[in-house]
Amino acid sequence: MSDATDQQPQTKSMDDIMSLCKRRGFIYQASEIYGGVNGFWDYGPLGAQLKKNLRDAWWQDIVMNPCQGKLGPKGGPVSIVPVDTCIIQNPKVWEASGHVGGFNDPMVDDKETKQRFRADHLFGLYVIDGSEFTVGGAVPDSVEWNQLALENPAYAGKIISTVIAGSVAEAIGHITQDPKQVVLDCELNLRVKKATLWSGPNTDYPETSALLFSLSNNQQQAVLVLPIKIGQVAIDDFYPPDEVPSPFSGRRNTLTLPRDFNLMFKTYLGATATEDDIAYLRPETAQGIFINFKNVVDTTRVSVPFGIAQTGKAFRNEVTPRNFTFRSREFEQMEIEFFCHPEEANDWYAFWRDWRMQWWQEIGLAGENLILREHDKDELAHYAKEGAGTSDIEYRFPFTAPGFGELEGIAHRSNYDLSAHQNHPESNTKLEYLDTTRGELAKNGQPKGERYLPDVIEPSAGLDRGVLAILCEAYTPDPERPSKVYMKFHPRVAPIKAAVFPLVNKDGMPEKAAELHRLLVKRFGHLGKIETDPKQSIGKRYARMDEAGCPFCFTIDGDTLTDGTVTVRDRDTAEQKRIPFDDVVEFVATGLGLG
RNA sequence: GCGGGUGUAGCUCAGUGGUAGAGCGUCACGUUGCCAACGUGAAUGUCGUCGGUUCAAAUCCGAUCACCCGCUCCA
Repeated sequence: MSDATDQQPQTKSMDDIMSLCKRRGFIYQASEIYGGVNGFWDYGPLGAQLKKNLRDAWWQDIVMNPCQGKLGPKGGPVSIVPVDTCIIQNPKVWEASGHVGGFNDPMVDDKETKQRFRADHLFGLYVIDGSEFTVGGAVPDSVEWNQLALENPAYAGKIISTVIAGSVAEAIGHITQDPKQVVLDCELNLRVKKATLWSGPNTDYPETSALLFSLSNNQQQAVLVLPIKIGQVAIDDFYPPDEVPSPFSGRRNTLTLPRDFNLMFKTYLGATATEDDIAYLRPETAQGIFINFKNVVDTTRVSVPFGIAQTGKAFRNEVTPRNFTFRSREFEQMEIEFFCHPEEANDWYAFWRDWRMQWWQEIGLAGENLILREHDKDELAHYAKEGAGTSDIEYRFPFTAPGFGELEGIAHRSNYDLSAHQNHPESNTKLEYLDTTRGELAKNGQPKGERYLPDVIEPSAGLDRGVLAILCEAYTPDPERPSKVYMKFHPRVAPIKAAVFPLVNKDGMPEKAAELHRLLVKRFGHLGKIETDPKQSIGKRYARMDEAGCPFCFTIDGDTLTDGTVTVRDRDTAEQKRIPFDDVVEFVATGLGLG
């Protein structure tokens, strides 16, 4: 989530939206009659159709008619093929992808300050020995070797302070910008006054980079210069617990041992359920694409650049499921892995970023609540390539306002995943692509071909988050109308496409309504529900359709039987006009954008 | 995981120890010519769950579950 750049308030109430979702059958709490289960939600009849319509729209515009015919950066058509891969895969897939090692993030709590952080984000400052430090480079004359390390051997090699950062480089950056956050020994109150990165012999290996600290010791008023090595705190260093000082207070004995938060869902293959049978529910659909890259290349007539697309469920044991369906433990993704030559990757990245933004706008998130945000450099994931970056398409949900929450991430993954699978000792499969359009020309004038691992641009969207954003965007309070609210769905995703009502349930009107209903179902039934309802007052039926977000209601009345016209009532304006009965099908087709 | 809040009919909520309630919605019948109309009637609850105190618990106490808000987290 990111901060708002403009402060337009989001006035819709999430409680009201959730209430309508329950009342009208969009979303129910999962396992509700048993008290629910944290982080899981079920879709009711309208919600299931809405979700299907959004998934179908994506499939249509990605797989069936990629980018609605928009040409790629080099002017050629965009090529995409689909796959549908398993939720359970060989556990080695998740070793290679880094999820088994990296996704199960051990967490540490500071019992005193109640702060929590990832254990692998904790970086320790170690006092090092001068002889080690001088290898390959001269130490400036001004350096007075620190008595702390040399006179107190107990400190040498130990962690004397900690900071939280994503990498050594980031930790050094934090410290040099704000040296005061470093407390070298809380009992002696040795605060750092100035910190500079010493251009030591090993700057190519940041984990052995050293910092020069100027200390301000209140008692002695002396300035010491202290060489410090910075490196990730190993899990073993947390035991005994007094080894590692808190990054917040500098005090020891306040941190818990790293605890496994187990973000992967574990299960067992087969009935014996031993440790050897452990498997995982996928935390992302992407790996199913990568491990089938060679299959797709070998068995279909695709050529780079091309994409593989897939929708499907994924599972993450989120630490804190929160915000309705926004962060669920079971969720559905819509992912593209687009493979291209490394030289073209930046162009494709920009192409997908811009087109995906346009797509969400076209589907109904057109307003200021949708933004495209480039990640800052220090946010980039481990696979994100330097210089190419990652973008989020973000929506201002009522619960994130004035900030935004991610709907889709467009990431430049370089060849991280293909390379990981190719290099895993047990895959032993060459995943390099032979591009016969590249390479030197042979004598016959044909290119000799070039072998390479394609770079990957990954537009990865959350289907459930998309549904939630559409629900929030569509929710429109209107005190003027009986329902007090209506759902302003884009007709393309609206779960109910049209409704047919006899004004009263007699005098031939229900028969005529049934006829029109049959016509509309025949023509549009594959796109969504066509509602009909002969009972209750017409106003009540309109109001119900407002809450369901049905864009068009057609009412059969006495005049229909004599002059062959019906009333069409527009959801957004509540205005009514008469059109010929025979024009209704075309009217709906136009309204749904089918021209 | 921490702190705060909430949990009673489909929805919104009242109910401070003594028979489980209201409005709206839903359903049925009648009426009804265009925005939750009108009349009559009906159904709907283990008061989130479990335990304790009490002659008696929706109400007091404890635990637990779920949701909301703020932290934290979200390769």
